Amino acid sequence: MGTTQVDAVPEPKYWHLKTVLSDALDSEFTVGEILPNERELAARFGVARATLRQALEQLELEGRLQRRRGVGTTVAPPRFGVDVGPGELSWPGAPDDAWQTADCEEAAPPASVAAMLSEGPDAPVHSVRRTRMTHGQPVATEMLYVPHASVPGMSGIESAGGSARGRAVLRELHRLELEGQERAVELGSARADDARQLDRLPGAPVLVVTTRYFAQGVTAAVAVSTYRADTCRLTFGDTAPVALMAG
Amino acid sequence: MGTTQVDAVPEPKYWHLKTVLSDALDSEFTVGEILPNERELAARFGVARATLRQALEQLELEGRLQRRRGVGTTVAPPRFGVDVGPGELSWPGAPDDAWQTADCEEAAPPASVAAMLSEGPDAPVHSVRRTRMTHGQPVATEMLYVPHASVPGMSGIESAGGSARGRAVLRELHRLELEGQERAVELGSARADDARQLDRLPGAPVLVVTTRYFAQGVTAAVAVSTYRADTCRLTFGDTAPVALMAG
DNA sequence: GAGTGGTCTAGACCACCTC
DNA sequence: AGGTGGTCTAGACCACTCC
Repeated sequence: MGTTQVDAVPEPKYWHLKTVLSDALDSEFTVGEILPNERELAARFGVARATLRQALEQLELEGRLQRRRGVGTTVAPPRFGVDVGPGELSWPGAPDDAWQTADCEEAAPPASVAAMLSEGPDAPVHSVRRTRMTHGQPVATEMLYVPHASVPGMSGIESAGGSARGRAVLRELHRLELEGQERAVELGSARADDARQLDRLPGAPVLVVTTRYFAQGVTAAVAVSTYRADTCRLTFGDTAPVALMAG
Repeated sequence: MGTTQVDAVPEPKYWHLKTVLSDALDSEFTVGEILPNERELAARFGVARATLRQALEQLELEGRLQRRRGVGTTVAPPRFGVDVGPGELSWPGAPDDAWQTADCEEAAPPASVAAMLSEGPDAPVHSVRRTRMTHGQPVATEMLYVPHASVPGMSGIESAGGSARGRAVLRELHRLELEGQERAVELGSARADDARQLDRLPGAPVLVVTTRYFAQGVTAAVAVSTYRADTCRLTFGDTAPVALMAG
């Protein structure tokens, strides 16, 4: 028979759909433009709505689309670079950093953090919540865990709770000499509270940056930062010579 | 009426299911253990299979589970840290690095890479494909784009194609003095060819690391590395003092 | 209230792996 | 051949936003 054509492995519909949509986004749509609704798109492509959604989900994961319940699906702007910690050492909350201190409470850290702090798993630590804004949008939330041993000056302070207390913890932390830091990035999904602050639904994909700060020979603090994965590209201002950046 | 109870926003079933399963994984399963199949789990929890799958997908995204078609769903080991470029400058392919050179061809780079290379968008460059193994498993694939201008010594070489040629390109590249590098991390989904090499399905979530190498005042090379997001935690051997690491 | 995306169902068939 | 996860369908209802 004339079956010279290799059909190989049949490409899933949603995968093909994704490439078709992706090409259409490049050529026929502009940033911010609103797409037809899911029911119409599904009908237009002759697939079930669930199949279409599978394609849209992937495109959203890649930062090509933005979907908002009750509103619609829009073409996302290119991801913007968010600088995550410079090559040089610096404490969180340094005068020039991009974070706003939001709150502070005493609590036992999650087990994974406690393991890095070399204290008992249930020892309460200062837990400072911060938020990072870029272009007027929240792009990240952070929990900074500071053991009592790192900020002895805080013992006497009677906590003007909230953000003021958080700033006080940071101030005390800055008295230590920072000896080193260590950073890791992994994929996660937004917890309910993070999601609310990031203006996303629970479970939305996020990039979790864990930073460990060393001082006085021990881990003096641990920061867990949660970045929106759909809109952010994390950049590391590594070791690019200044002279080059200008040219 | 006695409606003192705030029911607030009803938690989606799959979300609740996810936390139940997550707790069960912690307490009742061991790494590598195989879970009941999806149809049985769905029946056991009284939900449709699609709903159960939504929960499993999230757990897989978080690196808690591993699913393989035709085999089953197993409890994943904790993510392992993969060191991504040290604080110090170093060319790709340095004697101690973790990559294996697989192949090399001449081709025009993707538009996003071409934009960084300050050559015409259609100028062919050396495209070296490499693979990174850890614990016997492929964890990343990489495409390294090297403009002809960066490796003038290659013009005469008549290409013993394949990996040998790739190694030759790297050797030539090392003759340049590396002046700086710049790195970015973002979320992506595996293209078909990457997926095959990473032993995943197309569309699987990956962490894309883009590294730009500067030499002689220009971008001498660009590497696009694609890491499995489910199994890897990217670590940056930043600036931790050696003395501390020993303790 | 109308329209959007988000959740959920109960089926079906397919591709892949193992025996 | 039998069992697994992956894809797909055609519906339904819900939560949210905007008018």
